[in-house]
Amino acid sequence: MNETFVTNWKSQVKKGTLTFIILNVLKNNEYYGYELIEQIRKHTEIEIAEGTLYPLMNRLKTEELVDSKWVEQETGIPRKYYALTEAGIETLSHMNIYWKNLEESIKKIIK
Amino acid sequence: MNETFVTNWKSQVKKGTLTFIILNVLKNNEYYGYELIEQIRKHTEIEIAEGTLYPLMNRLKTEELVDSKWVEQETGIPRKYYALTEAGIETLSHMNIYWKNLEESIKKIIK
DNA sequence: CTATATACTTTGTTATACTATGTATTTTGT
DNA sequence: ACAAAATACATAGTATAACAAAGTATATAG
Repeated sequence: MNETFVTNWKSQVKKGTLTFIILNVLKNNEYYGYELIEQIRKHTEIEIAEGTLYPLMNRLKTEELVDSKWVEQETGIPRKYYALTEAGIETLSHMNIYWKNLEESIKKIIK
Repeated sequence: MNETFVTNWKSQVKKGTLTFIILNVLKNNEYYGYELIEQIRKHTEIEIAEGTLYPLMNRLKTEELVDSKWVEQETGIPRKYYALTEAGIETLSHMNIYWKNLEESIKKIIK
């Protein structure tokens, strides 16, 4: 087995899918960055580095798919909460269609 | 909707999934490059540029996941046929496990 | 009082899809 | 017969995104 190839491949698979996952998570709730990393790690096998997530969130904000607001905490460091915009919701629905298609195509190919 | 974002996203999603698709296609049969592009276009919604496939196949060969052989044609241009190696088969089985996991994680998140 | 956890940020590196272009042969259309 | 399209492979240059690593700052556990 080619170990480094697989490691590298996993990193490549994340390109795009991470964006897709984050947007879908934000569909139902507002989350702050650190929480997103934790939530996804707990509920899936996907590990997201901080140096991956924060630039990603900034991209999504630049593209106006998400909005953010700082929320002061009674104790501790302030948190930046993210929420989908209208454009984000619509864009995500297009992405969901593409993903469903891709997933089925791959399913057909694998068997 | 952010059109260019979605276009860009689709391209990013292909990073990694293309490799995965190609290896899975080669699991059952030998194919030559141009044929791979056509087969995948016909059976799925995925378009692969030639400038994407040929470098990809060379990477897979360098990593020793596939082997290739030139086959002369009675008429027409010779074709380079690709087949999985032993290492390719084993590597692919690991990739299939990761993909199954990812797919299910995403499925959970989407709903 | 030190180490760990929380929370966000930035810089530099690396891998890979894509556009564009090039080569060469064969088939199709008119 | 000739031009255009299809077949078949290859490469150079560009853009993008994940990641490692390092940094800032506060809070908590041992």
